[in-house]
Amino acid sequence: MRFETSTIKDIAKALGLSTSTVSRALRDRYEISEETKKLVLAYAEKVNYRANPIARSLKERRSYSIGIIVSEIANNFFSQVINGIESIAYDRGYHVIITQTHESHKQEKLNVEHLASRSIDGLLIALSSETQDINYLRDLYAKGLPIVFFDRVPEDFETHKVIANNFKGAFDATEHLILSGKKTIAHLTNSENLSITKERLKGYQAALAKYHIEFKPELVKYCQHGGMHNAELETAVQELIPHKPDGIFISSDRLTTGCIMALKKTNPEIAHRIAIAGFTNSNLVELFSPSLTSVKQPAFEMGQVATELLISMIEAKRPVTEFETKILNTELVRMQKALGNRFL
Amino acid sequence: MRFETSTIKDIAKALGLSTSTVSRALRDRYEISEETKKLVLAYAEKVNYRANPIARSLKERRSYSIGIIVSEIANNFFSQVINGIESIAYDRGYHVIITQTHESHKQEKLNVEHLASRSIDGLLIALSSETQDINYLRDLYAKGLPIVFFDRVPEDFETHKVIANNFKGAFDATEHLILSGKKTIAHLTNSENLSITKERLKGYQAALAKYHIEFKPELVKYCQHGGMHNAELETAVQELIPHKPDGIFISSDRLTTGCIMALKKTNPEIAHRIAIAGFTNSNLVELFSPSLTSVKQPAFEMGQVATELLISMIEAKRPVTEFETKILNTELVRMQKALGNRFL
DNA sequence: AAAAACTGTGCAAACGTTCCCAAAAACGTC
DNA sequence: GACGTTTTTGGGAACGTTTGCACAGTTTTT
Repeated sequence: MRFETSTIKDIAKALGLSTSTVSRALRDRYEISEETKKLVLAYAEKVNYRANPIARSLKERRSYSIGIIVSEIANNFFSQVINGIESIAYDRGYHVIITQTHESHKQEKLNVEHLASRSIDGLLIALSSETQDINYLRDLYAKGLPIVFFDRVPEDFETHKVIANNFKGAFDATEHLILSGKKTIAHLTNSENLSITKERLKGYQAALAKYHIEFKPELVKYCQHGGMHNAELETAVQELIPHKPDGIFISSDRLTTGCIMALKKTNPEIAHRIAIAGFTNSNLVELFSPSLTSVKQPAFEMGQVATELLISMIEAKRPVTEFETKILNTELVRMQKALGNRFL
Repeated sequence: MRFETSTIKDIAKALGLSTSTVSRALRDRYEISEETKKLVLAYAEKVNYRANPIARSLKERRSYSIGIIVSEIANNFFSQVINGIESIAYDRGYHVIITQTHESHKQEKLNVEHLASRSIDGLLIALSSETQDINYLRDLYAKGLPIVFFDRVPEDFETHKVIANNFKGAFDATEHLILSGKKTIAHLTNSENLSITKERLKGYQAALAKYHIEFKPELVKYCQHGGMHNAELETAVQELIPHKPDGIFISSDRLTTGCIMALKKTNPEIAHRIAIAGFTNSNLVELFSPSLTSVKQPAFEMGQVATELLISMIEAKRPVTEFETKILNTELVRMQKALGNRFL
């Protein structure tokens, strides 16, 4: 049970033309007489002709589709990035295939392979927190698959990248905690593999340094799986508590919400006495209790920029050799001492 | 700059066989000698052969792709449904193309057309809150495109549907409010067009009736755009306040969070005195203040069931004429009188 | 007035598969 | 060893496009 549409052949037959002429009229290519073009266009309109993208793809050896790899779409940061990607992609005639790693390296690799076998024209990827080995990406890239990284980018991979100003975002958040009088500021963060982890750690350290606060490694907890497992988060929080932090700077969306959740669950008595500043693009922060200061990334814009770069690579006539790393500014949204959090 | 892979032809040439033989060996079809099959398979493995899905699609006149239409992916309910869809689809060899309506009928139509022109094999759709006219879907369906509705389904459309037990979910939530002593229970809900709106209204009414509470139409507020615009929500809340509700039953994810947000913004003094029970699949409810009672839908399962039904339609030998409407149970998660909400 | 250049069109091949049909090979039977 | 039957293989068309090339018709150049 398949549904049929009219093809170029049908139009050609109906109009007594050849398929080539019809094709040319439709694509507005080459020199073709105004007259025939109008004729064809009118008839195509009438029968509601839609070019078969599959045939076109086969012929042109490209699919007009872009693969996307994120940790999970149920994460405001990533869903906003995706919205940005789509806003550009659809305009330029591409559709997108979204896949999720759930922070698993294995899944990431599987997804990339799936996408590659679907003959995508290009790939937009934010690495999973588990990922260390990206040789499989290098192989594909070497074979000619355009790749643009965003958010979580590898260090030694020559291609376009789009990231937030993680250093500054982390610095601002930490400084904010310091300026609100916090003395013992912990740092809960993602897997050490990730670029964002490193950059945000540096921003945290720089803020401490600026105010002459000693950096204590025991105040930094890493979550290898990016907080995908509750146990992971709860352990991290448990290990932090004995050091009596009065502030925590958290480095990702998932971790931020997860950490508050864990705090409330395991240490409800102090949950409201620890100030929290964290990276998150959740649009529900205003509802959270305890409330928090958040670092928002320009997610939508990040998606747009990454997509533009990717499409420029896909459509480049000659291999691209000049690459850029775009750095977008974050925004610090200070905690609101709202009614719901009087006792803070 | 395109990247090349080996094709069936290459294999045939290298092995001195015909393409038909290679194809048969690869697809394990027909009768083919064990020997040649092994030979081909081994060689294919060696050169890492991947069948070109585009060529296959062209030949078989199907794309092995499923279109999905939801309001927005940045909504836990829908992102969970999508996860459910993917879990089945990928296993069965389909990939999915996700599109968002942002509750706009125009966008919905645009998306459907886009997907249809991408020659999807089937469509999974939850209608936008604005949608009233679904004739364009009927046309496609009549032409042979399999469609399965989930969550927001039309009344008069003969096909498979998967929904939650909206009546019971609404009844339970409302009853919960009543049993916690609330007397004036308002109902904030979605556009009147939607099936879920009607069913949940009925559940709300039934619960009131059971406890002999008079149903007052002025306590019901509809949001035509499903709460996509803040103004819409704030107006609705403003109109509700004069009736002094001590409880509100809210009928969707977006509205639930939006309503709390609006309450906190415009009427902070009473925000914590109004008990809230609402449909939401947010995994962050535990963080919300004021806290609330939530009705959770089996979103993941809904995605799975819908996909199974859709694939069964796609792969059916003869046109399907027997349709089912699967109804899945919701779960009531009672408000936790947690630390963060002492003053409730 | 013939040669050259340009226009608009059609023919046919190609993209990588699948699959019908027929041919070839292998086997069994008398 | 001739014949029929079964198994295995190859040829080639088809899916719906795009596009290089050729060719006819028209216009320009010399």
